[in-house]
Amino acid sequence: MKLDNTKVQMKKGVLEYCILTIISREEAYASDILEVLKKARLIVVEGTLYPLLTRLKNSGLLTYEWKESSSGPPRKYYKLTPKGREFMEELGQTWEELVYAVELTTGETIPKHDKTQNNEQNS
Amino acid sequence: MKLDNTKVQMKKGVLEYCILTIISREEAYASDILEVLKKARLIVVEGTLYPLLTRLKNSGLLTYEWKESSSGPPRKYYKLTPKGREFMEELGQTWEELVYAVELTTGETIPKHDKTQNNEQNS
DNA sequence: ATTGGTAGCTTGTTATACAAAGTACTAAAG
DNA sequence: CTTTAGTACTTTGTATAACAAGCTACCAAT
Repeated sequence: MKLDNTKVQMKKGVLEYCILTIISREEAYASDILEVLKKARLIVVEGTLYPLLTRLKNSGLLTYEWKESSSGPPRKYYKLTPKGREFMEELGQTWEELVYAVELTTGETIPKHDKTQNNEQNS
Repeated sequence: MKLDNTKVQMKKGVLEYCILTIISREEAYASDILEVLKKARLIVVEGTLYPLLTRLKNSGLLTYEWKESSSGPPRKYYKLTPKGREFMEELGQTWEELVYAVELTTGETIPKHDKTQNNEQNS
């Protein structure tokens, strides 16, 4: 039971949600998505992302179209289907419920990260 | 790709953290833990909990001792080892980072449910 | 034609939540 | 004493998904 492993486990299921929201804002191809996730410190590797995109596409949540690139091979640009948008919203709710459940269970120990924007932070 | 399944995936890794925090407050046996999780709407079944407790014990994060019950067979009461407490804190940080990462990725859509500091568990 | 970089894909491994069935102990009823 | 019901704990098999590592394919410049 390694900490790294638990971290991996925690990510499961969350990735789908994140990726759907990324694509929902603007059509994107794999490297775009990896970049956004990396900025958010949600490290993901190609071997994880590509199968996930294929699963989402096969479930009818995404479509893609090939687009030329000015420098390199063509890219698959994904976008959400209506069903995908609906599912994304359901996942959002599931995620909220999970966060809430963990807060309840652990005793509301989740202090917001020390980002400066939140104002109603006591404790 | 079913929603139920994704929910299951999201739970992975989080359970360990929740269970450690439950035990950290007060030694507990399986049914105690199930009750707390159920109140928080984190449904878990025995077949999940028992192996998890055993894993945590084998990793040196928990110890247990048998205690008689006034009505039924004896119970294994678990409590945290120092190592377990340390690991719990690490998991707490991992969880925070994950919540933060999802907020960043999805565009800060997570409304806090309860901002006041008192967390009475709705029974 | 060769090289280097980008983009996408595949295979095998591992971990874990779950369903379902099984074991063991206690107390109360027949 | 045996049976029954209830509680506590355990085990087995299945499915899923993230990962590491390697692969193929396309494009442009040498």
